[in-house]
Amino acid sequence: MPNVREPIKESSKEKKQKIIDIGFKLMCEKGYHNVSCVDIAASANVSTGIIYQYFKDKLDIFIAGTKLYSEKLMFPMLNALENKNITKENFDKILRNMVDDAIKAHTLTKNAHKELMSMSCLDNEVFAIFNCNEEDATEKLVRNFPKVKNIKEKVHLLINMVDNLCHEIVYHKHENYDYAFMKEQTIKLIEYMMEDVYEN
Amino acid sequence: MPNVREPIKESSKEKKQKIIDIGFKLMCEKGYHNVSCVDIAASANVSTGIIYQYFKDKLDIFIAGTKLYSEKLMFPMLNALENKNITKENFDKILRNMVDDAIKAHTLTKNAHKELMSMSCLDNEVFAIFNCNEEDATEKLVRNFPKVKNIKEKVHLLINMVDNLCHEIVYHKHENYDYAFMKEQTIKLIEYMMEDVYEN
Amino acid sequence: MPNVREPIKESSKEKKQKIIDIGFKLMCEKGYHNVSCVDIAASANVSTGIIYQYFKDKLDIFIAGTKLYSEKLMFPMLNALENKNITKENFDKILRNMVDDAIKAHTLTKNAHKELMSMSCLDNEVFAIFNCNEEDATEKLVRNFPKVKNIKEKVHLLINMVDNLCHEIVYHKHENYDYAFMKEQTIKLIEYMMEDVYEN
Amino acid sequence: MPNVREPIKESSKEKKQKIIDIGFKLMCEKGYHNVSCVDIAASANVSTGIIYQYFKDKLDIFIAGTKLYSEKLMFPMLNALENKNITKENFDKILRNMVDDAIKAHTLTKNAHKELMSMSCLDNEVFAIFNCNEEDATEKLVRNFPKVKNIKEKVHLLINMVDNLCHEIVYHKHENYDYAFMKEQTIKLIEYMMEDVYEN
DNA sequence: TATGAATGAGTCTTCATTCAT
DNA sequence: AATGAATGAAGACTCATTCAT
Repeated sequence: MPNVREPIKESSKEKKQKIIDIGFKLMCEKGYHNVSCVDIAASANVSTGIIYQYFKDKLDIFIAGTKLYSEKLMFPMLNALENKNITKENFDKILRNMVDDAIKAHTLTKNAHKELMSMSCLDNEVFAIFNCNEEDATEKLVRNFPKVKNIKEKVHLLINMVDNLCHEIVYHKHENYDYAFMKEQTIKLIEYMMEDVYEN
Repeated sequence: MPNVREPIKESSKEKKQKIIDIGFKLMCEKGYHNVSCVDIAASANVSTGIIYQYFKDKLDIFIAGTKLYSEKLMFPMLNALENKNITKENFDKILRNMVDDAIKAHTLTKNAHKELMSMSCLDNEVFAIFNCNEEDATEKLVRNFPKVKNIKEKVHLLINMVDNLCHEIVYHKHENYDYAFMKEQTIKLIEYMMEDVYEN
Repeated sequence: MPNVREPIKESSKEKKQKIIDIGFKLMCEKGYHNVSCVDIAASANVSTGIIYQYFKDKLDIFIAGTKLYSEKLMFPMLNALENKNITKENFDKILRNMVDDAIKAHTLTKNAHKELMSMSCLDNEVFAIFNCNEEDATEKLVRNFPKVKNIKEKVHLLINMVDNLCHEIVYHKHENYDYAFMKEQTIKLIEYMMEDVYEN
Repeated sequence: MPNVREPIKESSKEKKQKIIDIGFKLMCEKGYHNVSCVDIAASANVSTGIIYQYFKDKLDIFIAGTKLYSEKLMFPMLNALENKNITKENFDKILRNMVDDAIKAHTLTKNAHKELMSMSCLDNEVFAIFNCNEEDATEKLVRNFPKVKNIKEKVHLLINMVDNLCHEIVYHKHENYDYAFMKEQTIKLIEYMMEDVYEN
């Protein structure tokens, strides 16, 4: 990546961070294609020129944001399950905590998630970061259940189910849907799927 | 919507249809932002001007395409389940057909899927059509199980789980994942969830 | 060359021609790098967009101008010598006419020549057009002297010498130089070089 | 020229020299418009800011380089002829040496030549330096033949003819041209032109 | 109804130059 | 005397949309 340099001074680092934060926020709120670099520069109170000293191009800003925020989206799952000594008795509680944390995280970064999904569909690099983070998350969770066959696949399904539930609750706004029931049902399904797992 | 009129002549109707068909196809194949109205007009063998007689703007073409095709593209499970007399005995078979159909549909229209997801994230109207179609799909399935409580939510979860499985198989390309197992596990979970359902 | 179309309507043809004429003139007067496409569009009273319908890019305009005008610069040589029945007696007169015409042409397109030289140094395509036109000119002149060995090289030297004389007279503005003498000397040298030529 | 100062410290003088040397070299190699001041500063291991303490602007660097180097680059025939005691007997040999030297110089500094020509066409100051250098070169040669009328013009023609020959050989790459012949012919013409000269 | 040429605001990006340190 | 981060005007180019015909 030529012609792109890293900020050294503290104030410059803050500037770069500001570009990521505000740029990514704008892109998520208004849509990647509806925000120009001039907009970002203006909102971040920097010159347009400086953007191209710290980022290859506009997409590079989005990718930087993605790296930061997609981890935050994945983090609740990790946080809840990782390094926990999971037993038949505490699994339900741990699982419920994880789901609640995930919902909270999705709520906080509502717009980010929409745009991230959109971009991950359109751009391979964004997609790769997503996948990579997801795999990392899976990998970490898997360590809790070392001896089980297909635990990788099960954890993946788990992540997807929780994610789906979050989307449902945070975005879909179907009227007349009983979201409490959906949450219970999801937990129930996960517990059923993991039944043969936490027993070893 | 001023200045937009409906075609009256048969040949004009065909023209409008061609714009939707070819325009939507192009947008799905190459991405909404990578197809220009001039491209669409050229591909559809019409003048660029005529587009703005039948459509408000570029997005309007995509929305028209979405209305027409998203149901078929995104909810192919409808065909498999609708109007089937589901019993304890045939449910497994019907479910497996549905899953296979869904995977097939996703595979065939991979790019369309991606773009539809992307646009539904970006544009509220597209998103609304999606939601609406999803609700319609749910509604139709629900009719098969009239007396059950929370059947709507369960069907919704079902759709999501199948959809997720399809994405997994069609896009994600995780190496070393046992997709056959994931499919079996998904079916198993659905059957477990629907257990109390097909008994009535 | 995709996305570039040829004008069909008469008024459009005029528009394209205007872009070449005015654009090339501006570039020659102010220097290629000191004229923007917006300048050209404004001066030619067209929109910036139309430029990119008829030309691949900014350089393409210059190249179009080059094709037109480098021929005009070469033309005097051709005009003077081509299809003439050259004899020992009339050679001097023909040569003098040629030189005078060449000087006149260079004077008319003074700025064009400067910029053409500059660009032909910088851009290979422009250089190629130059070379090609020069070769064409040489080829045509050569036909007047079919049987002579190395006539091609001699004609080439001839063209260079006349060209140099023109530059000297039109641009250099050396004070205290006797241009009349230089002209006479050049003619004398050419006649000496061609001595063994027009005799066959 | 406000805000431009001369370096006083030895290390500063070296810095300025380095900017000229490396900047001019880069501009000649890659083209004036394809080298940025940041490039030059980086290559010369100085800060970008310092450039504007010793030079008015970017062009000023090129001009400084031109002043220093163009004489050597463009008029290498000086070395061959200057201070030589030219006689009827040794003229041919001296001339051939000069031509060979000129060809060698052009070959070695091919890109520099192109860029210098281009810039001298674009910028009046560069052009003036060129002219001045050329006149100096002429002047020096002329001293060898003090009593002859129009010797200045003849030397000028001589320089042009050698220069042309060099361009022909170094750049043009006409296929099927007999360059050895062209060289001989050029020498022959020069000797013919100078005939009445070395006799005094 | 239909055409397709034309528009021009808007995009991303570069780089000569400045200025706080 | 020197740094190099920062500026922002300006550039080439695109494309949704309009309009004369």
